[in-house]
Amino acid sequence: VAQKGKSLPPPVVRRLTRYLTHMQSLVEEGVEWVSSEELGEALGLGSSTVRQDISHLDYSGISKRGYETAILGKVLAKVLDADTEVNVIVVGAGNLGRALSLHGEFAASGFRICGIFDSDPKVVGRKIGSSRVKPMGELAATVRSRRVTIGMIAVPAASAQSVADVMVAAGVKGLLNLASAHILVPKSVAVVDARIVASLRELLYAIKVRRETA
Amino acid sequence: VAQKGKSLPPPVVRRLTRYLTHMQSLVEEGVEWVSSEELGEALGLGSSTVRQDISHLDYSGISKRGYETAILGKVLAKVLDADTEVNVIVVGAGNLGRALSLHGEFAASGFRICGIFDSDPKVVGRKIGSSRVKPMGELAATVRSRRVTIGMIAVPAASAQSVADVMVAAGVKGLLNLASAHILVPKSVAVVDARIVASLRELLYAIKVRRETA
DNA sequence: TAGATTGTTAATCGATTAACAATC
DNA sequence: TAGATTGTTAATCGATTAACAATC
Repeated sequence: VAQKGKSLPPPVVRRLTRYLTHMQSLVEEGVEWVSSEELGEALGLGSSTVRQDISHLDYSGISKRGYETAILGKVLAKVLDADTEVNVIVVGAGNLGRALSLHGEFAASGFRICGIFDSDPKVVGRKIGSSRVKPMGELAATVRSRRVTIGMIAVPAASAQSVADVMVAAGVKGLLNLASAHILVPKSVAVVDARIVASLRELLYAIKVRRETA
Repeated sequence: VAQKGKSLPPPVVRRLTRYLTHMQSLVEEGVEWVSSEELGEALGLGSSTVRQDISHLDYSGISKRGYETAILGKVLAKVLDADTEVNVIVVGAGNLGRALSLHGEFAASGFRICGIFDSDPKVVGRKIGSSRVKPMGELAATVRSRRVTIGMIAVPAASAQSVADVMVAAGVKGLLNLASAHILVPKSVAVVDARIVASLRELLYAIKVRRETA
């Protein structure tokens, strides 16, 4: 176990993912040690927050030196399940779905794309990278045979719920929802929203606030 | 002014963006009234949270009936600046950058793409939809002439900071960062992160927790 | 040893939830 | 009128920050 007690608070998990990517680049750069102060500075956080977060892990730094990048990286990878390959599928072969399927960073991060599905017969069969768009009818079989854990929803808002239902029925354990609709799933299935338009609106509000208070 | 006091807390802003999209679909469906209870149910929130959030706005519901979808929608649009067109650019013409540029939802949501830029000469000039990839050297001129407010970063992590610097120097007011690096900008510039791999890791952790507590 | 940096405790801050009087 | 639903206040809960003794 790479983790002391129970489950970590969501904000901590979000920061841990950032520590992990940062450790990976530090290791690559040949940096062996990092202090909570340095780590905080690089990521825009206080050193206190960093130490508090790391204290959740089953790993301790060393007083005068800080944290060992390679070890902390491994511990983080373990907690975040980043040391195992995960099979995912994408539903929706529009621009976004195609981009996700071709996105190199996924493979490099341990997410293996096992299929792209679309309900439009005109799109089914089209080539995307080295694979082809499959019909929705084949989704359940793929999820089972390839042991797919995660489904990514890249369809218009109106079809998001029905696509989610199909994936849940097929046995997917988590959904990454890129559509702008809220989707309902059984408690046993996890959902994380990743809506770009919503993020743009958040950004726009932050800009507005800066404009007004400047 | 469509807002009582000062600036809204970030979690409230995030939920308001969701209320807005929901109002738009309700209006489209012809639904005229919605209660805090119904709205909460549709979005996975408590009715108390919904009322608390809406109380931040310069708009009041009516006791026995709830909120008027069309009006609440307009008020939300005003607060979130969703009633004006915003000019954006994309840097990075890889899969993700191309997908963003072609993504129809942006135009429908008031975000107008004014250019796609890339530093790779082999990619510059390539056709994407109806426009062409431009060289980084033209970025500053475009930002000024087209009054670009937002820049989207869709380049590898290693180049994210330098791309951000170029955009900030050109006068962009906010950055949507899709790269997995943390970027540093002056306080006058807003940044929102939208990292898909980080979201996938969050999702993976949520799945792990469910597995262990089930 | 002296000094830097940790892990942890306690204090502050902010967000969510519950409860209820006001009101249409 | 009676009942449903609001806006708001207060209570709870959780997250962040500050401070500091422990320690390498």
